Amino acid sequence: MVRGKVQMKRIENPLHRQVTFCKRRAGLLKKAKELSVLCDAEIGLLIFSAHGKLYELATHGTMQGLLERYTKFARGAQLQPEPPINASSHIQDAKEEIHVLKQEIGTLQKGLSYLFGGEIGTMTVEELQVLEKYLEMWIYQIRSVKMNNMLSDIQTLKDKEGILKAANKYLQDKIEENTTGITNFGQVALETTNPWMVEDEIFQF
Amino acid sequence: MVRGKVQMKRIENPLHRQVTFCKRRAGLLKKAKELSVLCDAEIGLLIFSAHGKLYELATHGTMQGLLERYTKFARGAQLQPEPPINASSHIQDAKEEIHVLKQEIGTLQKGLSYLFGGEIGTMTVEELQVLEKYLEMWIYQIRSVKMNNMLSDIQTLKDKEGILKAANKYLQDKIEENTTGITNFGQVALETTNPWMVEDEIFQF
DNA sequence: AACTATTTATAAGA
DNA sequence: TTCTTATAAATAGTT
Repeated sequence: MVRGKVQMKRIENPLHRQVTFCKRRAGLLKKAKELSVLCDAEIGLLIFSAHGKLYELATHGTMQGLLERYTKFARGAQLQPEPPINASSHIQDAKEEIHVLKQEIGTLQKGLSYLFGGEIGTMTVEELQVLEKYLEMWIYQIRSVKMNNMLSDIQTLKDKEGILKAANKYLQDKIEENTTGITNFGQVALETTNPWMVEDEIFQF
Repeated sequence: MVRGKVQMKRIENPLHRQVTFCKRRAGLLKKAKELSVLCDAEIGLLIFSAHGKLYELATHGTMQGLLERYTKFARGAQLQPEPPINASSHIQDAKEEIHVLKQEIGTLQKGLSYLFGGEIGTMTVEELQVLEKYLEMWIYQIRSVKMNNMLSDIQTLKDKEGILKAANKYLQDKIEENTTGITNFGQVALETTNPWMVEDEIFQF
């Protein structure tokens, strides 16, 4: 339970720090998403843990797109980005966009009904074109998530390997100390659970 | 006071939305700083309001430095076609409608992805692989149908062309018969509506 | 902006 | 890691 106000300084106990990091990170990401949804804001959030692991969130498009928007914004910080030349053309653009969006909705609805058993053959070439575009976007998103997951898996495995190698070396040295000139017990298996590892910090695999 | 759980959807009342945005933005920035201090994490936070105003936080250095760290970290990200947006802020109604339509598109997209078994963010690499395969198969089908439709369209147009040319020839001959040696009225245009054509058959163009 | 009734987040314990 | 629970913190609606 919470016992009094939390001091606003680094948590010294590594276990507590790690647990708090997990919980508050989750909370922060949740709050960011909520703000984005409730208030229609575009939000990007980057969190590097003390160990260098990255957690990220980009609410409207990709982080890439958000950063582009940011750099554009930062570049033109001095300039007022509002050139209100022709209001009617803006209205025209908006109407145009509404029209396009309505068409896309129709297409998506057709695509959806197809998935539920409808007929794709009744769609026009133009509708199929739009649907194809959406599918390509989805595939792109999937590939992106997949790539991130794979990179994260790889990093985790590399971390494990490094830690286990270090543990292994330490144990070998210990054995050599204790059995100088007598015998060699060989390498300790990587899978060995080792109390040595948890003295200082938490590694959860 | 808070009366019941808040619905996680865009706040429709613009005044409420604005107030909530201010409050929650402050809360989010505070939480981000706290996480950074308590757990020794480096955090970058970008918030674009619906009107395009930027609020930012970078805990350890500058946002610029953080973004460099991010881009180094995130190798493997590619470009995504950004949907064209941004009408002028003067046209509130149009913007509202666009917003609604976009939400609808989002819902449809979600509906489609649910059909494949849920949120991609929570899926394993293997599951994503399977989903990607399915989408590729679907795209393949769509392209195939699209191609057939296009070929069929082309054939129809060619048929039309052939019929019109024949009609044209027939009419020219007729004219020549009736005006032998006098004059040449030239070719009948392809677009000419011609009662002759519907005597025998229906052509709908 | 200030005030509260509530909800939400979360620290510590299990 | 996950659940529980006591308590702190955030915040929606009002003034």
